[in-house]
Amino acid sequence: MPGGYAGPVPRTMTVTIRDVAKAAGVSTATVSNVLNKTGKVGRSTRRVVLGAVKRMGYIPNVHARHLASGDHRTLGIIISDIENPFFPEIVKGFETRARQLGYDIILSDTNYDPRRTREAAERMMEHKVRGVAIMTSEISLKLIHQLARRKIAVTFLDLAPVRKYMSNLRIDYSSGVKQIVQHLHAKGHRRIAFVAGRPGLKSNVARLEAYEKSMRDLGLEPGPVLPGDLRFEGGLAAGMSIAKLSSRPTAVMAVNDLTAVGVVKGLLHSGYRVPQDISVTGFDKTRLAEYSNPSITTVDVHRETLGQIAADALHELSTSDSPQGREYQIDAELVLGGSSGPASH
Amino acid sequence: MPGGYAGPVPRTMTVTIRDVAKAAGVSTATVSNVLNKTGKVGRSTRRVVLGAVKRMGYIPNVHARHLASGDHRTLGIIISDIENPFFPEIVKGFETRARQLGYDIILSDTNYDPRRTREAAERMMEHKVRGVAIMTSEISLKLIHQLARRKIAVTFLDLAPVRKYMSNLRIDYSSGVKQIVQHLHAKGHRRIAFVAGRPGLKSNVARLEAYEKSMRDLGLEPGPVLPGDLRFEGGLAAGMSIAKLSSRPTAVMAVNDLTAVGVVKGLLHSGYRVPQDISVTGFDKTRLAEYSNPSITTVDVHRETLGQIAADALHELSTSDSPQGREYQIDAELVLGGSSGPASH
DNA sequence: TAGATAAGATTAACCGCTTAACCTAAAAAT
DNA sequence: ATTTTTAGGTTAAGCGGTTAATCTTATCTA
Repeated sequence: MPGGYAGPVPRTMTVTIRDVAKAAGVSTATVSNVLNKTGKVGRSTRRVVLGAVKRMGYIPNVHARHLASGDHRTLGIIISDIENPFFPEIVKGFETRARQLGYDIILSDTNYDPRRTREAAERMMEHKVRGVAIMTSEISLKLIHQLARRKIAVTFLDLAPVRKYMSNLRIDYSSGVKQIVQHLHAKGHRRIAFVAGRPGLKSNVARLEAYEKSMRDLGLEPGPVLPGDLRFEGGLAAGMSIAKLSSRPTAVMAVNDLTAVGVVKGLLHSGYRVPQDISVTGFDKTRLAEYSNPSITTVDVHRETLGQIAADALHELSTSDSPQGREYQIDAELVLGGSSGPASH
Repeated sequence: MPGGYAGPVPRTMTVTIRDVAKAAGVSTATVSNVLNKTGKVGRSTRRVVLGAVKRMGYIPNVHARHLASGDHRTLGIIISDIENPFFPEIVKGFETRARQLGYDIILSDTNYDPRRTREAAERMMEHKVRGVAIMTSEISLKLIHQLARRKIAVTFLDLAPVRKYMSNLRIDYSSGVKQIVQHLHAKGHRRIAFVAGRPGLKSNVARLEAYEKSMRDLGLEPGPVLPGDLRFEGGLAAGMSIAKLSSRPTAVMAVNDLTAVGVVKGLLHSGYRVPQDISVTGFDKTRLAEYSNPSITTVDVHRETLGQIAADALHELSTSDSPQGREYQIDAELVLGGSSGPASH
């Protein structure tokens, strides 16, 4: 019985690779080789080592491993706010793909706070991650460059041009918006209002501009544009304002689903029916759109896919020999719901 | 100008504490002491070191730090599925509190998969976290004990009795259910159906049993109880079944909000109005309940608070001299919405 | 049969940081 | 004037792994 050590199993002190080596009667190098399938190890030795590992309940210390090897297989993802229904699916897609590729994940939530954003980026550097998916737009370019300069791969959503260690994920907002406008136009709508989000937010601005362009392209006059806050309350207020408008639009395009749900409620509250009297559309295809009553016509930006692509992009950046970044495009797709119908007259 | 080293700033190679020490003309121990505010360091030395740190863009390596100190200040949280609206708020509360207490966080998503659950627990051990909040119920007791045996603090939701390194968080489901039943009873409802969730799920069973008990306590006969799946689809099907029932209930209590929304849609689809013809209630107070039309009467289990308490519990377990766990109670609160009203006759 | 090759294992030098133990010179105490 | 204390540092030994270099044997080759 080779390596037949059968002493008491340590129950509480942490078991190190040295303990395992001693128990198996081999060197730590051999244990390491068995565990990592590196180097050459005989069949019988392997068996003895694995036996000892199991018997002693040995679990390698990630920190020691990372420190010694210099290699990490950890990816980070920075999001704004996990409670915002926009993010969980991205995280899911990212996590699933990253795990498939053998990576550990560090998630950081900035809560829209610049200080926490800085801390998040620092945490990524402290942990020496291979790459970071930056899914918040509230981040300074300086921070992004700082990461890239440390050879940490970075991806982001239209925050900067492609560079070394920096890949860009472009969500095709304008196509999504265009599809909505065309859909409404086809249903006979000519006067389509827009409920905006936060003026400073890039993705919001992109939608607003795409809305204006799409309207003009169809020979329609854009407007009115109402302020919103990306939240239910803003939509509600906008819905009630619209109800009081002298020349009422026949359709309302909201900057996101939550706003759309608010608009619907505001309109219902003011005595209008949706979609019989006014059509309403959202954006992002959150669950809310699906489950609300009526369901909301919206645009799917394939968030789970987005997360996956982010993981793939980071993997590619950090493994390919040329660390040059590239562009990825995520397209948007119209999803019809019950909240949009023919224009009333 | 003491320590006035002003050589070229390394732009790409990673800067170690040794580089900083050399640049500042001190030992690594002193740099470490400055950074961690340990030991005694003179004012001027401190200034020089901090200057070098800043100038060189030094960021400590977490792995080396953890390995050397043995201390960690990292907490883990294991959840089932970040896309399930039940979890983001818990994560939020946990993260916020944990960060306040100075902890790093590792999040793991099991996706209801036993293998991934095992891996999640292993990851926690590999990372030598101080504590783990287990927010999924699909986990074996063995795994929990394994963690506790390694002196990793653990909290969970009614999965096991309190022990060394194990604290329990009890959500008062029965009180929540009771409040719903009493609310409906007060509105004149006598025949209240229940749409169940997954039969194996502890929290679901608890709700069902609480429903039956609450009904009996009021002298009412429980039932009918319809199957569900915790999802929209199950609720939809249940709603349509209920519509076809010969002796129709005047109210439906759903095991969670998502199911309730499905039930509402099923009833509407079958030509019934909510709440005029039938009242519907949910559970969990997700955003869905608030934003749906009509809004759903539900029960708030204070998920964000729950997350906070979990973090506090772990902190306490891992810092107090006695590692004995204890019970925490999170209470539930009725939230009235538009989906419940007086019983129709 | 001697030399080359391969298989299987060991040795020991790190990885980047912390920290106990130790050192030195100046200030305080006797 | 001598001893004690204190402030401010330094030295060097790890923490728990990985891995290049090295060492034995056993097997092959010519």
